[in-house]
Amino acid sequence: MTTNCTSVKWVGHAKCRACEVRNFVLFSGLSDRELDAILQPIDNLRVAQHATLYDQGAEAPSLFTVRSGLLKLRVDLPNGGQRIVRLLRQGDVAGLETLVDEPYHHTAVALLDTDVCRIPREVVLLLDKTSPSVHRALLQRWQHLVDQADHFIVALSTGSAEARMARLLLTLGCHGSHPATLFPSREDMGALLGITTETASRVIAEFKRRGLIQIEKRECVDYDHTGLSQLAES
Amino acid sequence: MTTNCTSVKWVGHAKCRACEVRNFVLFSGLSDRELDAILQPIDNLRVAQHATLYDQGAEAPSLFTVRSGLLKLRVDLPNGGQRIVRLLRQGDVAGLETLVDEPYHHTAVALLDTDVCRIPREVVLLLDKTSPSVHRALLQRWQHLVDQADHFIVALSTGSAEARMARLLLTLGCHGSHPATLFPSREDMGALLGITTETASRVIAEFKRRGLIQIEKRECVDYDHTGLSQLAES
DNA sequence: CGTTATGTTGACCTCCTTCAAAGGCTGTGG
DNA sequence: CCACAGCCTTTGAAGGAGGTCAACATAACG
Repeated sequence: MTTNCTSVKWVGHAKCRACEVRNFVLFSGLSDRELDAILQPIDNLRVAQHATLYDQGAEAPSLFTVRSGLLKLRVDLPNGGQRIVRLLRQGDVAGLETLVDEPYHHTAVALLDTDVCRIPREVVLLLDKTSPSVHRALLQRWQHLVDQADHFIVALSTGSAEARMARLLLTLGCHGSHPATLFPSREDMGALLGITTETASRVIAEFKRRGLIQIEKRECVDYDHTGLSQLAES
Repeated sequence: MTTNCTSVKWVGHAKCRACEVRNFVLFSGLSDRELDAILQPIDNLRVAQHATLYDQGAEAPSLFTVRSGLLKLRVDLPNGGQRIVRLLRQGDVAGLETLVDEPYHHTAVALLDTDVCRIPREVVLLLDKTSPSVHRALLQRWQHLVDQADHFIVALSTGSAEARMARLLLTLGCHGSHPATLFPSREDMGALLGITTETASRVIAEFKRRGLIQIEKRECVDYDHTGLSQLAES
């Protein structure tokens, strides 16, 4: 279990001022002076691919903002299976439940090497009180989580396996060129769509044959957006 | 379309002080004086069974708290079908997206005669700023919506039709005695679980035969919680 | 270069959908 | 009060989509 590919490494105290995703994350509206006051307790972590950031049910002292990479939020089912309920990308927030004093509701695992900022509950609660812009940002993140959850219900859990997969691929993006869009494992695709690994594999294989997607070295190279969109509406 | 069974009737200005669900709704922490100041713009509406409270995509000037009854939040699919993404009961909030300046994300329809309070966006935003207790309540409602959405993914969109239906019935409650628990139409059950009306009907019929549920006059009378829980974990 | 995870494919069978028809409950008007 | 229309529910039969189990292929990895 403790291989070096499942580690969460400390990178340093966050330098929010220099953070390239400042405009995406919670503190985009703060002045430099305000920022300095809160930098101290905020840590910058790197979560290696496949590493677990936190576990469902564990006490939740902090929330996390995603600076780069990709996280999945997973729920374990009573029958041994698992279901992925959210994908978090740059600018998304994980562990907001800490603000209402609840333990983590999911297990967060990195699908790619991922950089996150860990922000203690107290810091966010304080800023939420004192800074209107942080407060606004917080409400927006929360609403965005609801929207993403809705998308999982409407787009990724409704219709045939083909339609769901098409919608998943469109959701993941893979806009033509080289941005490292993740192509999840068949197992994860299954957990995302509520289908089995085998079915996920079959659907992907069929998409390849029909030329709807192109894959090289296990990574997606390009989609046929038109064709996929058509399938998505079945 | 404009029959008298699909109407939203104005009942009066809300008397939050006397409201029997005060402790459930947003303003439970306010003093009487604070309450008086905001009572004016808050209206008390009755939504008749099957009536629409608001439509997806419409401008969202207000949010709503459910005082009694049951609302469904529906999303219309491109292929003509529809999916229910949430059920709102006493104490739940609908239309929170108004606070981040977005149009309504769903169509809200009453499954039972339902009483709601309509609260203008500005009132909530103001109170959110001035009253810590309202602010806390707001965050909690928002988190609760996320939790409910997750439940729809994990419990109502995962596994066999039987398992999903068992989980739906357990979610609906029907705790033994007479509290008017709704027993949704087969069509709504289908839209809730992502299955067809016919399958919903068949599953319910089979549950009746096995004695897992008892129905009289189209309403649920009792569940076999043990048996259903067992099915729910398949 | 063997070992192990991950992806692919086949055969079979179950579950769900689809299409169709019949039965029941409700309301309306004669 | 009864007849009839309309809607929802139930049930049937047939076909298809997806699950299951197993074998095999193909990378990834020490």
